[in-house]
Amino acid sequence: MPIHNREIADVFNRVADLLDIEGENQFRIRAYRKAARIVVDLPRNVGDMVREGEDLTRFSGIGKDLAGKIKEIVETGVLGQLKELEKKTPPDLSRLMKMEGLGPKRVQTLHKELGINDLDGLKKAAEENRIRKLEGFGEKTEKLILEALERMKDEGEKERIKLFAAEQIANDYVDYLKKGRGIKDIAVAGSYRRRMETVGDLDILVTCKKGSQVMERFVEYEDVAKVLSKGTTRSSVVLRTGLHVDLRLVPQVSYGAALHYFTGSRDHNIAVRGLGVKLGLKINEYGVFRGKDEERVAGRTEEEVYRQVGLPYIEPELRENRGEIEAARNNKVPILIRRDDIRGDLHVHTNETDGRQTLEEMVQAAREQGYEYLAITDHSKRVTMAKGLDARRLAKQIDAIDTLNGKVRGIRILKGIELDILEDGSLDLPDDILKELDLTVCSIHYNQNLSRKRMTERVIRAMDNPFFTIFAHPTGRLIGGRKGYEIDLEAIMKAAGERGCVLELNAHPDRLDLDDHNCRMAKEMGLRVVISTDSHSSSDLDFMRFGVYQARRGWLEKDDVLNTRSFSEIEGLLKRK
DNA sequence: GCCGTTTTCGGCCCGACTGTTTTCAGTCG
Repeated sequence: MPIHNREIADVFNRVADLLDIEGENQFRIRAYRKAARIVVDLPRNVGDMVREGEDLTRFSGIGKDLAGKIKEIVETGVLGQLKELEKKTPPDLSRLMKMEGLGPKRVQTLHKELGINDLDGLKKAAEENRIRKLEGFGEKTEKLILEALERMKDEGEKERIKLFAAEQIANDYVDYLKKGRGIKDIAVAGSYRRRMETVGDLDILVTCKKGSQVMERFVEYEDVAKVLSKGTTRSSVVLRTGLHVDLRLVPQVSYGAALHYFTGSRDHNIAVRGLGVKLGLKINEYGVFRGKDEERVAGRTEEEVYRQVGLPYIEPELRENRGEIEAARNNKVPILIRRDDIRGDLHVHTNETDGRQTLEEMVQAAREQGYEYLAITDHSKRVTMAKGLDARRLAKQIDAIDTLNGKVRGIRILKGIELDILEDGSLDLPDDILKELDLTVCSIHYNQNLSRKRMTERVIRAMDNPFFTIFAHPTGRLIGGRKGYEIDLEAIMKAAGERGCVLELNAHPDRLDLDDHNCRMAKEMGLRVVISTDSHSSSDLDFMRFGVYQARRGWLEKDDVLNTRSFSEIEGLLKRK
């Protein structure tokens, strides 16, 4: 059973939590948390890397000790150090730390003074009013804990929401704030601006004229369920949906520094500040300052901030401290793909199967997107739920597309199909109909719980078929839903490269599959990807932007993405030798 | 625990808000 990177990261995070509660050195704790993030961010499976004898200390932040611990987890499935820690400190205390208002110090006090070991113990102590008597605690804190426990029961753990949902909430809030008086600049920063597939909270940054009532207006918004804090430069609220929103107010000379600061990521900021420290600069959300008298040298724009530490501008999607700073230093920051670069969509459905619009309507919608081409890829027969096409109905659709191509101007309609990859790796329509098509989009719908080995063989076998063009939504994951099947993507990408097949980045906001790490792995392996919407209605064509965001997070440039090419180029590229 | 064009030891990002406090610790981002 292979160990996932996420599991190794979980072990490190648990170690960090317990060390934190024990009052260990903060920097040692930070090292564990940093290592956890590095492991999660690696495009490859760490277990495979360990088995191949790769030196993990080449990643900055992983030293000899942590590399050894990773090896131990990979080889034994556990970490002895964590077992030891759990003997001294009840492991459930780390759950207490996740609660609002409780950090390591308070959890330690609750444990030492009141013998609290878990959430039940905490609840009991709070209800019996024993917590308010502790030094550093009070009535309000006790009440806060009970409220937090109550919320936990209702909602479970705080969930991140999909970018698509966050976008709507953010747009409405920003529009509302803009209608207030005196706002100059306004931007939503944080993971939202870095276009992460999910967003934990919203950070809104504003500059405004004197006497603006922006803070009042912010907390008076109709969707606010609770005001967590309200100050002159910062306020926090919880919306009725449970989403946290922060508003920060900074002077205009600080706008760029603040935007940089609040966009993060935290690791990226720490790295940039580290560069600043070496140059004798102090960087905070108000600007960049030099020397003892703290002379302001930058702050109005993000470009200024980067320039002060000797770097070119770095796009928000890259700011994860995954090598972008080193790349920037060497003038090798990728020129990221943009939405305008996309010239066609290669995966859409019509009402012949489970789409909502007709062929003609989808073509018209694609023209309105400004596309040069559109591939119609309805489901194949195995997907009975979607009224999948058999050879006869597909032949009819091919004729319809040929006819339509003769009539419409300014766009080429490609003939395709979304083929089901059967459990034995065969495709569910015969070659003599597939040869009539411009491309096939192949994907897995059934038997998703095969072993990693069998699933990988299934797909590679399917790719052996010369009519296999694109492997769609390659992991099958649904964000916030299904985890995705077990599959060795590295082997799949290698096989795809050898056979001239392409992988899809599915732009649907529930999928975004390939994810950012996968995209980067594809790029490093020299494999091109297509970004497609898998549209089931004409309005879904707008999902393309989410695919582009994810591609940008995966460092993809225009040339890495096939459907940035013109129709004549793509025609040749799709055909396998 | 990690790291090194000042360094193999001594640093490691920085500020706002709250609650419990008479000057600050803890938490958060």
